[in-house]
Amino acid sequence: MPELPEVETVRRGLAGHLVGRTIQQVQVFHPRSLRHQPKAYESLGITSGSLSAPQVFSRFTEGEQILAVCRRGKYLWLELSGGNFLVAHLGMSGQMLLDNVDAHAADGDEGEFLGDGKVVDLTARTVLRQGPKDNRHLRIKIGLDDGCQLRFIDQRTFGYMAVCGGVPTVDGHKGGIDSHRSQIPVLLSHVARDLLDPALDKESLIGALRARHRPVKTVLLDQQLVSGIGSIYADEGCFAAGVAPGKLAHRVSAKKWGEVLAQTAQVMERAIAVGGTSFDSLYVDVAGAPGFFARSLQVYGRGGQECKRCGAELKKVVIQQRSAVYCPKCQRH
DNA sequence: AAAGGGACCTGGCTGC
DNA sequence: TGCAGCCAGGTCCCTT
Repeated sequence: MPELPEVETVRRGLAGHLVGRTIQQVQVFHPRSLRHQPKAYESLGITSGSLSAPQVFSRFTEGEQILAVCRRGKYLWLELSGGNFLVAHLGMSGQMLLDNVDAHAADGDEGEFLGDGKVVDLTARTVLRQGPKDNRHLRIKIGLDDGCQLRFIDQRTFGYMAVCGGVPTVDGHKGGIDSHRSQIPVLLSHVARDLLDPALDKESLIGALRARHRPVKTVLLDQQLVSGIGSIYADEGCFAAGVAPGKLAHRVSAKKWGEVLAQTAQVMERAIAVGGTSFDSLYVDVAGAPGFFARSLQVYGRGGQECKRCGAELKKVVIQQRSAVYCPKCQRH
C-alpha cells in the first residue's frame, strides 16, 4: 500500500528521469483514473462541461516541460512550465512505471485513445514484456520527448491523475519536497504537511492532535492534520512510541505525542532507505522493483503473532472501521 | 466544527 | 471443485 515512503521512492525515481523532459502525448484508458473537480477547472480558467476530462488533461499537459517532481504526504505532482500542475495519487494499487517506448515497440499498441473525449477500458489484448497484468490495468500513458514513456497502472482505480492550477501555501514556505516555488496544486490545498517536511510546525500539530477526541490511530490517518501516514506506518509508529492505537488523542501528553511523531518519522525514513514496503506486486518503484521494508515491520499484519520485543501475543482490533495491530504489553492505553 | 458511517474497487482468501 | 461472502485500504461525501 503506497504511503509516504512508497510515494517518496516513486518520486525519487520519477525525478531522476522526468525533470527537464517535455510531455509529448497523453493517453487515458479509464474514466475513473482522471479526476475533474470543479475547483481544478476553475483554477485553469475553463468552464465545467465545455471539455471532456481527457481533453482538459491533454490540453494542459501536452507540450509542457516538467520543471520538478514534488510530493506532499501521499500526493505527487509535476510542476509544469506553463505554471500548472499534474497531480497524481497512487490510491491503493497505483504504480508509475518508466520504460523506453522502443523496448516495447514490437509488442504492438495497447489500444486506442479516442481524442473526442471517449475513453476505452482495455482488456489484455497484447502482452508487454513484463506480462499481461501490467497491460490489463494500464490507465494512463504519458509519452516524453526522449522516447520514454510513463505508464500509470492501477488495479483498483483508487488512484488518479488530474491537472490544476496552483495556490500560494498558507505559511509561505515551499510547497513540498523539491518544490522551488511557493505554490502547491489547488487540489492539495486541504492536505496538511507531512512528518518529513522541513517546514512542518510540530508544536501546532501536537496542539491540533490533542484537541481531538478520537483514537490516536484515527487522527494519525487524518490527512488534514498530518499527511502521509496510512495504516502501516500508523501501527508501526504507535508501536515504536509505546502508545496503544486506540488511546484517545486528547489523553496523550504533548511530550508523548512528540515521541509518536518522531518515531513515526523515523520508521518512514528507514522504510524509504530500503525502497518502501511491498507485500505483493501491487507496490513497486518506477523500474518495477519491490521495496524491502515488509521484513522490518513490527506489528502491521502480524495480529496473533508474537511481539518481536516482548513475546506477548499481538492483538488485532478494529478502530473506526479500520483494523489495527498492537502489543498489549509494550503499548499503553 | 467535529465525529461517524458508508461508498468506491478488485484480487485473494475463507468457509461451506 | 465451485461459489458466495468477506477483507484490505485511502479518500471523499453525506449525515448527525
